[in-house]
Amino acid sequence: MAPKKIQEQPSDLAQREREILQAVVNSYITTAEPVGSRAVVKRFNMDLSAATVRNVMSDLEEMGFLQQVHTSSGRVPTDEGYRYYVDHLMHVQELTLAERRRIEKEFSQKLDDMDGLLRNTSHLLALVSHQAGIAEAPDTSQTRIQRFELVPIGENRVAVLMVDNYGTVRSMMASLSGPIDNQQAERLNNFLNQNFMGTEIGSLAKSLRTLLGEVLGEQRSLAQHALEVLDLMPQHQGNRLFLDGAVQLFEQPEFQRIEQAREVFGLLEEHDRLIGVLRKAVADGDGRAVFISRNDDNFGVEGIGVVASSYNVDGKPAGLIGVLGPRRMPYSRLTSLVHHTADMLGRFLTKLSK
Amino acid sequence: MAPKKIQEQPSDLAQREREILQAVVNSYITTAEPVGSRAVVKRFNMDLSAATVRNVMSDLEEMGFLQQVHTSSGRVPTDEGYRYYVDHLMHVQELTLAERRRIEKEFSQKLDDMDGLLRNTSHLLALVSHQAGIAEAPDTSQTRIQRFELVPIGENRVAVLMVDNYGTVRSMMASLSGPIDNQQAERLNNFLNQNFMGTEIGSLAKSLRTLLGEVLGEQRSLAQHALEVLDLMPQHQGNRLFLDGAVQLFEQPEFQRIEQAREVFGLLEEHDRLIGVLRKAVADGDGRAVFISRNDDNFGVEGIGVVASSYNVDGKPAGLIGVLGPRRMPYSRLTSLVHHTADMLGRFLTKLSK
DNA sequence: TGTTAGCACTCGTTCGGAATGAGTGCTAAC
DNA sequence: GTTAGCACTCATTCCGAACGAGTGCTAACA
Repeated sequence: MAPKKIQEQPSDLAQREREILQAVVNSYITTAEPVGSRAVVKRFNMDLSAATVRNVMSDLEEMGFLQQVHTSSGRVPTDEGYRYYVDHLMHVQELTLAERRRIEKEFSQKLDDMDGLLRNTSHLLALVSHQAGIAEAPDTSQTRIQRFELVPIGENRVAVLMVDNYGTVRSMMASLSGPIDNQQAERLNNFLNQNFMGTEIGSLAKSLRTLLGEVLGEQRSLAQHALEVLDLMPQHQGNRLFLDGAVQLFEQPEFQRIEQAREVFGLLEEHDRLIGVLRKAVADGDGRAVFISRNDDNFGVEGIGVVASSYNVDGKPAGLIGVLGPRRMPYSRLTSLVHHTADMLGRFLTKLSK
Repeated sequence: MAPKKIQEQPSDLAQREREILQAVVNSYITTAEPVGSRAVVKRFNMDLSAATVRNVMSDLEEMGFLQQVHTSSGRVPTDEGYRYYVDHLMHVQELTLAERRRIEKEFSQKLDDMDGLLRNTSHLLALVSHQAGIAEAPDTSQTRIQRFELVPIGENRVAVLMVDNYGTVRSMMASLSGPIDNQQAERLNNFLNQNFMGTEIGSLAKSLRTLLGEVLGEQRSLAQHALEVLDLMPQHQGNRLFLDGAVQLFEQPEFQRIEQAREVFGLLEEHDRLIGVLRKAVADGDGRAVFISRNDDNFGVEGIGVVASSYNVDGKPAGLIGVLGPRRMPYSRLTSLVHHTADMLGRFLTKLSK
């Protein structure tokens, strides 16, 4: 009987409702101000009166897509509203040719340095999005040892060089408990290469410890030495994160309140928490935007939004990149930016890992 | 005749004037608010009336040490006022035992990793000062090559390992124009070690180029190869800076104005400019505080202050550390913090460089 | 001659009320 | 189902009064 009630699922909004929700979100995204009924009909020259729009907006509010900041103000999208917009209403806006060029150029500069690649990625994201750009290094669980090389330096110190499957070179200085000569170093070197080539970088120390339980004799003393060397590894394991363009966030009207700005910068400084946010973003659905609000998993920051994507190396997801800004962001542009960039990054890293 | 006029030099302020200037600065440092005559006599229970203090403050204003933010407000120290305070009035406040302990502990953790040492230093400075802590890596002009090691990886790529006099290990991947076999790599390796051991890391490429002009035959082709390897160096040369505790600056009342905060964070992100500020700080006089104001050398940020110090390695100044915060900072504590920390850092780095 | 009390004056800050205007919800008519 | 009209709400702005912290100046005091 009540024909309106037929469409109960969010995805079944009536055409007019969809149009108006879209109008509100679009308008709010560019102006950062609550949008009223009159503003909608004017801005999008609708063939409706403000009163009608008002009724629809009232319905949308009832459905939880819009929200009034106070009784007689215009409306603002809720989390749900954004969600619906991103999932059903937004038509992905392709990057402009200039932006595409910019990306190509940025990536064409250097090929053989993973850190540089990631740094460029975060820089690029920040530059094009005008928000904070974030790039995470490939997961250590997918990073494998390709080669060790020990170089004795002085009496009881060795420089350790480690190449992974991305061709990334890591190095560190290890102090040994006792002196070591060239011959011993070479044997240790061989030991490491024979036993750990192809091992995940994250589980090196662990698999060495199990090995230690199994071998005897000379092998054992070599393993013991190896442990001294590899116990330094933890420093090189942490999720390495590249961040750029954070200052730009000061431009955003929602970060004019100093407390808000402070919370955001706090989050950006704590890389572990930040990675958590990105993880959630991609876990919530492939490439969809994510909004962090108070009832979410206590990331402790309100009013921010994230567009993130994982990138693939050799066909398998290896790490995350993303853009962080106010909840009100031009998602239609950013999703295509982030995806395109993830694509490029993945391709180059795959090439790098041969 | 006019006995007051005898003391014209800033350092010749009358005792009472000195006391009152000191009182004003101290008070302002803790409250961040303009201080009036009555406040001074009360806070420091002076044996004077407010009126008298008023007269003195008026004199101090005429001399350029104090300043009124508007006609009927209390006074605030000028740059000159701070300068005088730091140079003549401030009695260095030693660190508390707890703070000292904290420092020792922080440094005792790791010895053989320069980056870690510097990271800890910046962390420490931030933690104790509640401002932003900054630590610069030793100057490349004082960093010398101790050892090269080339490891061929695949057809025409080599991993380059470079140890400097601090025992810091740098490594990178170099792609060569042509294939290279083990024997060639070894010769190249010897070539590098023979010719560049002890060379300043900053001038490696340059001295290689001059060498290239002098040698012939096989040496020449080796040098050419070496150039391919070393041209990657620039990435490793930039002034490396470690920064910590920037978020804390949001606490400071002078950074509540969003524009101010933004300027400061902009400065902190641009490491080159930031290093410039530190340089100026130590150039202006050993270990004295420096205030950045509009008429200064266009660092573009107002209202900030810096306490910086260089640290010595092997008796020679090698790099800078410092603390950056609002102009109003507890210098009496911070100078001793910064100096003590510079001392420790220098000592550990010296030990590291053997 | 230096110090102090007293007093008029300045000026930023706070507070309350009036005016404004954007925007809504509701009702009645089309 | 759509629209015009109208009363109502509420944030924002503006204004003036009251307040109070602080000053400069003058005259008296030791």
